[in-house]
Amino acid sequence: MASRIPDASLVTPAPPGALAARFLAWYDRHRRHLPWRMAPGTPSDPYRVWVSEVMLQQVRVETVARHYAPFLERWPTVEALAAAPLEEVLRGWSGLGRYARAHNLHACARLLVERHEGRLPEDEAALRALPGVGPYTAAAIRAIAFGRGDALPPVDGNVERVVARLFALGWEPGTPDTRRRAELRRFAASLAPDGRPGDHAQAIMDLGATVCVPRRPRCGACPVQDACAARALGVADTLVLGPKRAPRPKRYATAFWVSRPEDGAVLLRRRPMKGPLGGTLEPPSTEWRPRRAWRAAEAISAGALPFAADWRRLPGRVRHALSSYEVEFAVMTAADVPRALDTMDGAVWVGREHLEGEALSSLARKLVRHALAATRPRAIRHRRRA
DNA sequence: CAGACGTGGAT
DNA sequence: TATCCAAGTCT
Repeated sequence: MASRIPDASLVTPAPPGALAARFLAWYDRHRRHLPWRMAPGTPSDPYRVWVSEVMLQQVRVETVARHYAPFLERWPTVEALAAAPLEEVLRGWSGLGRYARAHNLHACARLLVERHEGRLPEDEAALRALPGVGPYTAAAIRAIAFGRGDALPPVDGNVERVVARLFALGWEPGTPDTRRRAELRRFAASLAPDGRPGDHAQAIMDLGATVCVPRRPRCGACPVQDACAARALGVADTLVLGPKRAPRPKRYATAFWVSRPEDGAVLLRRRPMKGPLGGTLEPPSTEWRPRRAWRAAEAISAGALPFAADWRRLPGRVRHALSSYEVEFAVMTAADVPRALDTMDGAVWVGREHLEGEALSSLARKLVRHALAATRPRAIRHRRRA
């Protein structure tokens, strides 16, 4: 059951209490200043912890750090977030990816105001019942925001890696991921400290992010190197840490760049709330499909194109990797834009000066950038001469 | 349980 | 350029 690799039993782990003290001492020395981290001794605001933890789900610290402060400045409280329209919140989430998290965050804020007096609950079950709050986030909020060390500690990918190496854990190929992670949680819980559960959790996560990294770990900088079974066995860099990811199949689509002659405003459309990039704005586009060659007439009949015109293809293509696909876009544009396009479903004109602040995905920003560059007068002249 | 769901930095 | 993969959750 306990899946330590062969020979791991030859290594005697240090007592958990001793390890916890060393994690904390390391954290006190190497603690990074992050926008959502209060100064030591300052009580944390559960709202700020919650927002940071949701933003950090599957996103690296540096990316979140760019978005966190503006988001918190705009919506400093649960009440402020709950009062905002979802479309507004999606603007603040633009570029962060996994847009369902923004939907859940917003729905959760409204639920907190309606049923929890605008406060995050401390209770484990109550937290888990909130949209977008799973086992990790519930445990993180309890430990970091409320200082609760009872129940299970937060276990993210960093903690899993640190624990797998510390105890030299390994599994047969084909072991279900759920079982693997259940065992990792059990080992992680065995490291629980006597106090400072929030700092303890962040210490191990920071250690995993900066020292006990996936490839070529910096074991010499590790505060528990002498207690690490994987290091003692010489397998710290070769231990199999998780299942492989499925390759992303390619998909193809065509986007339509429609610029209003009078003022240069651009036609955008909101994607369906469910599904990829849910609720974000983008230039009207076809579906993504396995083969190329979307023609204008075909796109019109598929409802992706706003109007019939003399469409021409802009040079170049836009490639973008999403969770499940790698999509390659061709971009088409028309010189003659008819008036009165309001009939198009969900379409809006957006002034160019407002594009930056809108709820665009990174993919949509790439399309916009590409179209702007390709339709600059100088660029067109250059292309014709070449 | 397996698959869906973004983005950008590191190697 | 290609591949990996990060403070996970939901269905």
